Amino acid sequence: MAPELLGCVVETRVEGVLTSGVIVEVEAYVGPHDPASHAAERIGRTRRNEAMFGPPGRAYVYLIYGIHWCLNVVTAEEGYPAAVLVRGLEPLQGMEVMRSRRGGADALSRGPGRLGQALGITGALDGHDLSTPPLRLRPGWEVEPRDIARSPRIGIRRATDLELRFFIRDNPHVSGARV
DNA sequence: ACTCCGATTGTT
DNA sequence: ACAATCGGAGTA
Repeated sequence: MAPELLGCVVETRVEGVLTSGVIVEVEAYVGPHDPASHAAERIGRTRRNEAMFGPPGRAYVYLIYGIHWCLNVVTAEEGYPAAVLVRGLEPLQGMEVMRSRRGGADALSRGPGRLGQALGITGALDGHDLSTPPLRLRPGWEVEPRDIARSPRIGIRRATDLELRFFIRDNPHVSGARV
């Protein structure tokens, strides 16, 4: 479910401005038995992780460290909490706006916090149906399986052994270590 | 009410 | 190495 999102396009239209990018890095958070998930068994169903329990094809957007909005795609059937965190995008459209939103920084959409900022994503989009504006997910590149690399997830403290991070080899918009 | 802490990023 | 910054979750 996670690697299939590589190559898909995320598109936003915020305040009338269109931005989009191709997904090049993701992480899966799967089910109540995934201790690193926001919907882990010990936490249960709460207001924050509600979208993770909803139908697939919606957004789960959360605020981390009081600063960064991060985008997930809900992937499992209703009632079973699973989502894929989008960690890296190759910019496609609206790069001027993205740069401006990023304060002129070089890295427009490498890393979950940066791409959230570049695309103007906020908590207002939590639970949003990804087949409709202003936040959409649509097909993009065909990605060959041999171009996909796998590694442990980044920045978590639990279940650090599970290899649930997937990314496109040699793509410069992948965050962290490119194994 | 009060504590601890995080699926991050930018600066020192 | 550390600060920024705030809401979620646990405890009471």
